[in-house]
Amino acid sequence: MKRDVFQAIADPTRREILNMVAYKPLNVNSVAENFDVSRAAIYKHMKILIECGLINMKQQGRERYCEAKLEKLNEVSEWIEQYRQFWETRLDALELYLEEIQKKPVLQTKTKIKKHGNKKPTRK
Amino acid sequence: MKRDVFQAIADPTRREILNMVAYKPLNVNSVAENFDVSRAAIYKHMKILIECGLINMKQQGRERYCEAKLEKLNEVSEWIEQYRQFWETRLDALELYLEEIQKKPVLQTKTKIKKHGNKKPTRK
DNA sequence: TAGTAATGAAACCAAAAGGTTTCACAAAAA
DNA sequence: TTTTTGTGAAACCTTTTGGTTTCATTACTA
Repeated sequence: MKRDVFQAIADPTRREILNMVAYKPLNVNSVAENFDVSRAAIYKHMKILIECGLINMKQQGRERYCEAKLEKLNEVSEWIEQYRQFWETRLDALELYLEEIQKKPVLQTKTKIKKHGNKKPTRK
Repeated sequence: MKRDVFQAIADPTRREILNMVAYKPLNVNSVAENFDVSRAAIYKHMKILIECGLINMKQQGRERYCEAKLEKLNEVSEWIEQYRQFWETRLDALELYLEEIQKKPVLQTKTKIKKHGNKKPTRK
């Protein structure tokens, strides 16, 4: 089954594992020791992280060291960034609007803050 | 139950819903029309998005319009950004580190990563 | 060589997730 | 008023998820 990064980082345990191996490669047992659940459970999480490319493993004797491949997070990062202008321009618009009604007297008709100015490619 | 943003965006349908209402607020039925699954299923997704603060709803007559609150994505964005330096500057260092710990016991305080010849670990 | 440690995988289980159909109800339309 | 529309929620179902215990295998160690 094809894993995807969004789903992989949805689980708090997996984010914690990622955080651990981000700083230093660790073998499976060392990772598992830091959690309350069984080694097998942690191993399954690690396998999911491997399947979606967020970590990889290197055999060393009988141990397997895991290192983070954090650049995979770019997929998520880019997905979010496509919306950054949305919420930032929208906030700006709101700020402008607030400034505006502060300058003017009370009697004001409802001005619509119609943002979405930056026409992005439409879906589908 | 407290939803979290990571889990909310893990589902492709929910990401798609988010994308739709990012451009224009839509009522529940309008959103649901764009999917193959039932309105009830879509409504459940929307409820999850509401619970974690990614959209909100405004009643208007018998309809409910949803608008995206994309700034919530900052939580995810910030989580990722804390690792950006890791993958942008530390890629080679990790390789070297692995070679290093091959020669030493695991439980070592942070040793400096020194360069040495490019000998590959022998694997099976 | 015998014993132990590290790992991968299987069998199994409970709960969560994602879906469906159905029903109730208020608002809008006829 | 009667009918239709938009919505929320309940009951129910199947698959996925996250967990367990157990077992086999292989590499170290005594």
